[in-house]
Amino acid sequence: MSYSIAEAARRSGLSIDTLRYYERIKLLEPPARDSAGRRAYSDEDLNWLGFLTKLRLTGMPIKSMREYASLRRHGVASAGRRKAILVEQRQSVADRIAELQGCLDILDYKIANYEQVERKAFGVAPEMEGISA
Amino acid sequence: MSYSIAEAARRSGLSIDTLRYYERIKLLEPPARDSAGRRAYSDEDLNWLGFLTKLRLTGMPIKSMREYASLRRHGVASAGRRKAILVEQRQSVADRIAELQGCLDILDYKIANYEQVERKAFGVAPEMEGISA
DNA sequence: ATTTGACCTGGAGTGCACTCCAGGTCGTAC
DNA sequence: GTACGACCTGGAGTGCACTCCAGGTCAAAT
Repeated sequence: MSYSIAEAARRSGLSIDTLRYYERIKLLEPPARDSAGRRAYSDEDLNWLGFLTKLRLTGMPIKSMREYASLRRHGVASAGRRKAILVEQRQSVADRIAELQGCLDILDYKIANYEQVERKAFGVAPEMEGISA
Repeated sequence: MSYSIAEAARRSGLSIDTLRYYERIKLLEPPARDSAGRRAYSDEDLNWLGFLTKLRLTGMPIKSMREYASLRRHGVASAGRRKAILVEQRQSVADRIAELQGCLDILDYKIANYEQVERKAFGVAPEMEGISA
């Protein structure tokens, strides 16, 4: 199967402009073209796009995605480096999750404070309170 | 206690330029000044900075932090709205954690693939594999 | 035959969150 | 008394990741 750029955008969740942009900066192999010169994305293209959008969700900068994409073009010899990039990214995602958990605790604490203020009309103004207990 | 801008930067983890920038865009009340006109941050200023940096860690855009900061200046009457902002942000953090968890699973799957490729020198090239099992 | 709509290109513009700079003022150290 | 370092101001510049635009091509629909 092959897909128009509009269809590829719909399926990947990226905008048409972003697809062309990713191609320009070599995140994406230039897809095939139809007889009229329009892009025709393959299933493989869409799989790669799917993975790219996951990497993006992890917060990986485009620079690193480009490195990964470039290694991919260099075949199996680059597998070790590619794996290393993913392992590193895995760590950074795990760290980020821990960081966000910490933020969640602080938000919960602050929200609980506001709830206390709601229950009794007096008390310490929330903006005066420290962050930690 | 009061702190020079360098000390406030050190304690908040923000740069000196960022502190002045935050003041310019009204994330921060202009701190007191010493006799020479230099900024003198109070403990309260630092507490607020601490909370701001936590909000920043959650990915809250500056626009929203400014709204929160502005509400804070409008006193206790704005507590309801402030709480709502925090509750909303709490949700977005929880969503983001879930999203990152999903990414972690995909990374683990991909990494496991690379490990399989390492164990046997042949097999499907990793770049040909789908993302999901 | 022309209108429409999806697509094409190269390049310019946007929003965000800083970050840097030039030129100037203080207070202390020598 | 001057050299130094930390600070000040207004404003310009940066890096990132898009996003938009003008002007053009092409195939199908009216």
